Amino acid sequence: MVVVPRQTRQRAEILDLLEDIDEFRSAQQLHEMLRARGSSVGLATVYRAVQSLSEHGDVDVLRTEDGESVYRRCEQRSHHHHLVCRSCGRTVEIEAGQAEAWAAQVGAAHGFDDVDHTIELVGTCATCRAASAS
Amino acid sequence: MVVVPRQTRQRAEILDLLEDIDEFRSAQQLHEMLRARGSSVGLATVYRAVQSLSEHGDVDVLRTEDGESVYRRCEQRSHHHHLVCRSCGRTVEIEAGQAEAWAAQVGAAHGFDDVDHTIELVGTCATCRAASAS
DNA sequence: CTCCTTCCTGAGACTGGTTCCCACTATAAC
DNA sequence: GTTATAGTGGGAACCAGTCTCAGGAAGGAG
Repeated sequence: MVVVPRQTRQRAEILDLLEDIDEFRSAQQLHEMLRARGSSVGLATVYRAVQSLSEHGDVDVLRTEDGESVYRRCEQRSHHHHLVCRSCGRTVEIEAGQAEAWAAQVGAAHGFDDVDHTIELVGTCATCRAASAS
Repeated sequence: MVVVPRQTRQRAEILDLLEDIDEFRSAQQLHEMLRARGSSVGLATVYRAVQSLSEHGDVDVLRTEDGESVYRRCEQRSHHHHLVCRSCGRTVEIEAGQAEAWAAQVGAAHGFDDVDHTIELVGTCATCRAASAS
């Protein structure tokens, strides 16, 4: 009953590109990178692709501080969180079992059900720290 | 050296309104509510006010799922988090010492410094659960 | 109280990310 | 192949939020 998206050249190219990237990127950045690679894909198509991919859990979405959506193909398909370097964008996928247990417990303590959580960490990675310390 | 914003009718009215509200509201909603109250304040002014208030720590800001900023006057002026009902918007201010300790620890484990965290909880409050169960 | 500087206000123009529209094209089932 | 249908793309539309700038109000100095 799950609708499988049709396989098109455009989707393949977008997935290919995502494979090669390790940082969160916006739809517009992806669009530019595709054009730089010489493949022409419409911006609207990039938006549709990342959206459908994120719905299927194939890519993760984050909202930047200025409200832009950024996407990244993650190793873990299961639920996880991110620790992102604010300077270079390097991203570490993290388990948050402890924090999630805490969230569920706090929710229950206040009589809330079906508690969803948003947990994201932003810091400065060791490499960038060293670079800026010079 | 801290610049105190000038005291104007508009700011006073916006603060008054925020006192009467317990849920997170967008700038546009606040603007409408002000007009409904019969006071005329420009939308741009509402944006400027909530922005300056949030910078001073007088109101809290959250980003909704669709990227809208919503504001709320909070009891606690110190750092805290929120547990929001997805149905009625009722909001509980919560302490997250445990989760914050975890965040700092995870960051350190990966060599990240100055780790900021975003932690927000959304659930269904007891009242709304009861209402929808009927 | 008055003057004067400075900041605030507000209507509308503008921006930038994202979605919609719709004619055209490509996929995949038969 | 043929066909039904979903995907594509370019541009228009949308919308939250910001900027512009002329007029107005706050509040310190005198």
